[in-house]
Amino acid sequence: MGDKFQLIHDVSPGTTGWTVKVVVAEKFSPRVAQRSPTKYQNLILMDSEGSTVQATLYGQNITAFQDELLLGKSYLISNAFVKETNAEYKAKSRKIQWTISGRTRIRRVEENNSNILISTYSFTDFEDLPKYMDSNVDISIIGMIIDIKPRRIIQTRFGKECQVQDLVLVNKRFDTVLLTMWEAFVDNECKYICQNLKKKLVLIGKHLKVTSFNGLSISTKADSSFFIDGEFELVEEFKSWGHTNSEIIDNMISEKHYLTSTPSKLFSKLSVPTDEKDFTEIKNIQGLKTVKQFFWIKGRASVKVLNQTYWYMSCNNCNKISSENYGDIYPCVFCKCTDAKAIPRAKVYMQLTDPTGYINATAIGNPAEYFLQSNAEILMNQTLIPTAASMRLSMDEDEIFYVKAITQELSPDCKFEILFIVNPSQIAGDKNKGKAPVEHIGEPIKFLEPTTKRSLFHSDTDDAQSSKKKCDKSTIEIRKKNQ
DNA sequence: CCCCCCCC
Repeated sequence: MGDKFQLIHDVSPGTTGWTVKVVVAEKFSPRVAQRSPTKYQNLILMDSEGSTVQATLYGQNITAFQDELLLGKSYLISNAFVKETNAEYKAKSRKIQWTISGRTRIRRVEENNSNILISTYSFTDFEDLPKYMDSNVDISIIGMIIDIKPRRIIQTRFGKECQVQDLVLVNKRFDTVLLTMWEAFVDNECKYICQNLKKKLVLIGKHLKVTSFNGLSISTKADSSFFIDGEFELVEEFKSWGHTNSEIIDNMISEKHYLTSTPSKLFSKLSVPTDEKDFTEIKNIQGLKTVKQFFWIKGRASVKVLNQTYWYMSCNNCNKISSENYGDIYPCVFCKCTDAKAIPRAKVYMQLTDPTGYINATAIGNPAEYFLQSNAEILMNQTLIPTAASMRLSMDEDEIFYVKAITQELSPDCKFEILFIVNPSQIAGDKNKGKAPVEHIGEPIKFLEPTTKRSLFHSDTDDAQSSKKKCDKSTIEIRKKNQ
């Protein structure tokens, strides 16, 4: 790439007669400036030496150039307006900013520079993901898409409706992780993925975050971006891996009940703090809005109100409450799934205490089942007020809780929800290892039932092989379009 | 200009 052309470093404000060959390394979604109605879109361009520059499009240029500057493609660019970046606006301490407008000369270069691009990514191993849970640390991941769940609509606490869709990714060690795609990513990436399910798709995601939702999952942010590679054209190492392990992958794709019965190791690992100061004392969060949203507590749970309902009927797609009978198929008003199934879900309202105080908290799903040492179906069929013989009502020793504080709009205090319960005996002996990954009781990843009518992938190996050969244009780039 | 957002 690039002999007779300049490099990004060669171009300063005032430089004339330059041409730089670049790859579009990142393409953010267009946004509206906060203090003015101006629309802008940022790109990160990279030259052959891996140097990058921030380029910005404004106003109508955004739509005009949307098919011109494609993620992962190479271009010769000259006559962009070059200026010092306003210190206030500079992204990741880049000093120079190019403005792309109608007078900027852009010529497409038909060469594949995706290797340069990929080499600049720093992918997070799936097993390191727990370290970043709820931290908002920016991560990149690479994995093969083995499943896509039905789209669902969610109602946020702030009265907004959003669409989300979950993907299941597998890495080269066959660990799986859930990736939740939000809003425009559902319309673009997920739609593309659904249309290309017959191909084996490798997904490369940038600017993602790790959340504690659904046990542990990855989620998109506003500026996330994806490369989706069909049939391993982009990532050579996945190609050999994919061919060697073709049968295992096909099996994971088709035999979803295998995955259900053997949840990934990833989901049984959590980074529990080992330093006492990383635990929150209950007195510091009692009866007021807390600053932090997530925290670790070492304490004990007990049921104080015996006469409560320890389960609710839920939608198997979105977990929202349902008025249907167990097992009935119905259209869910919440997620808009037309064939949702009513299934019981455990819940318990409890008190969490430590030596400094107490809070009331709810546990739903797996942590509730773990605490009560029961399961949703048993809880549903239980008619009498429970006794210590029928379920666990209090803990004999301290356990570790990962708690989420949900601030209430009207109330001055928080609602607390227990997301994970970890038994400390599982981290004993790991004290000097820093953040210790341990077994935890959280929400397992849920796969589609094997009986589902949604046969999303072809399980037939022969067919998978033939579609591999037929695939001509397999390296694609897709991006969030204008919102 | 960078954020957020999902079960009772």
